[in-house]
Formats: sequence, structure tokens, C-alpha cells
Amino acid sequence: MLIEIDFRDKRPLYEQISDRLKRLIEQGVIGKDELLPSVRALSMELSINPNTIQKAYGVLDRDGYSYSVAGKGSFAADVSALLPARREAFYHELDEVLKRAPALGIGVADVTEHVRGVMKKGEQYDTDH
Amino acid sequence: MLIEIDFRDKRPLYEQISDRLKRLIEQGVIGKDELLPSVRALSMELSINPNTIQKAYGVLDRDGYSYSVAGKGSFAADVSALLPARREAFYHELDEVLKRAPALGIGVADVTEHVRGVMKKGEQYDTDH
DNA sequence: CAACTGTACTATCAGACATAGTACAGTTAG
DNA sequence: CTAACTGTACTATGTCTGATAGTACAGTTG
Repeated sequence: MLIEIDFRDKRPLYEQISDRLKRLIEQGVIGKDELLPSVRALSMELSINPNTIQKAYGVLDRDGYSYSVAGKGSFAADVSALLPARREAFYHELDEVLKRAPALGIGVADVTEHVRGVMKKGEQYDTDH
Repeated sequence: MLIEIDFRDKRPLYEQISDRLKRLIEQGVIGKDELLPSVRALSMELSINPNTIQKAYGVLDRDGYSYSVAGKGSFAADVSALLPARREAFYHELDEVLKRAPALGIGVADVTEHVRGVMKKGEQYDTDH
């Protein structure tokens, strides 16, 4: 349900799974200290080898998105500490995309207009940063 | 000179080479119908196997960035026909990045301001699209 | 105790990437 | 015509990553 595998995606399964879980934790769908599905349960649900799930969970732990306790399970970590780094990564990715604009004849006005068109929701109180 | 390999990059060599050449052709550094370096010459210059260069050139041909003639060489194609598709791909990639903004507390104003800060050059005559 | 949890191995298979070597057909300058 | 270039097409090999399979062990919990 929460996790779905796209077999058309060329990325490795463990990366798809870890990325999907990262976003669920970032967005608060999985709250702080909430129990994640067990390695074996998720491997059953997705029909994927447990080792592959374990690898994905290892990435989550390593990147600070979860903490695991043998015998208990894996839990969502407090991601507020990761916010500055994630914002920096966001602007870096944004810059990489914007680099291509000039060669396409796309200007500042085009981009800003497009941005306003896409990001129009949930902006009642979030405009002050 | 025009092409450089970054061995820290995890992407395959042939992809680095084809991407680099695509941008050179996109930006007009290599003009329409201009002769690209030969497979063997480029393999010597970069100290890379000719088969790897051939694979990169195959990608260029397949994606419409070049056309090759046995005995003569590979030439830059007319990329103007690719412009609409490239613009569409640009906005698609942009949207993918922007999706993450709300979860980071980054609003429209933040993004547009950042965009203006980054894309300030060459905007004297390109603002009308 | 039984059934769960994460974790750590080894082994195997498949595919992608890169290299090496050879070969062939078309083009061009001499 | 010949020699030297061009792209192209193979086969073979080695390496690495991703994924699977199976087993095992330690900690937690009802």
C-alpha cells in the first residue's frame, strides 16, 4: 500500500524502496518513532527477497531517516535535524536543472511563471521563509 | 579538451561522453553538420576503449543529436527539431524537483527569488517567451 | 518457550560496463 | 590503385552491482 515497486524504473529495487520510505518519513506520513514494517513482512508484501529490503533499511539507518533495534524493529527517526542539509540539496538539484534553461531559450520569466503555476497550493501560510 | 572524464562520477563512461557531446551540440559549440572527433581519435585522446566511444556515438545517433556516415565520420545534426521535446523534458524535471519544496517549508517566494538570483545573465533579450 | 525482530554471513545467478582483438565496407588524399 | 583514414559489427573476457536463496545468531515479547 504505502510502498509500490515500479518495474519499469531502471533504478535498483533497494533504492526505490529506501527513497519511497524517505519521502514518507519526510512528509510525516510515517511519524517520529513510528514502527516501520518489518524486513520479512515487507519482503512478503512486495514479493522481494528479504536481503534487498535489509539493504534498503540499511540505507535509511545510514542516512539518518530511521534507527533499528534488534528484536524490536525499525523506527522512523527525527528528521528535523536533516532539514538544512535537505534544503541545500534541494537548491543544488534546482540549480542543476536551471542550467539547461538558457540553451532552450527559457528565461527567468518563463520559469517563475511556471513555478507559480505548479506551486499554488498550501501557500496560505508558507510564504514567509 | 572539449570532453573530459570524471572518474569520481558513478555514471558509465559512455553516458558521460554522450551527455557531454549532447550539451556541446545543444549549445552550438559544435555547429550543425560539423564533424565530430573520430571514434579512434577520441578513444586515444581520452585513453578509453574505442568500443566505449562507439557506444556513446550510437546513443547520439539514436537520440537525433548526430548522424554518422561510414568512411566519412559523425556529424552534428540539426537539433532545432528537438527543441520542443527538450523543453518539455526540462519542465518535467523541474516539476520533479519542485515536488519536494513543500515538505521542506520552501514556498513559491523562496523558489522564485532563488531562480532570479541564479538566472540573471543573458536576460537582456530573452525575457519574451 | 515460541514467535517475532534485526543482523550477518556465504553462495549463486544475471546483467551492465569496459576492455581487447579482429574484421569488413565506405571514403579520401596521395 | 593504394594507403590511411572513417564507422560498424562481431566475439571473448573480466569485473562489478543487483538480486535471490539459504542459513544462522542474538535480542525482544507475549
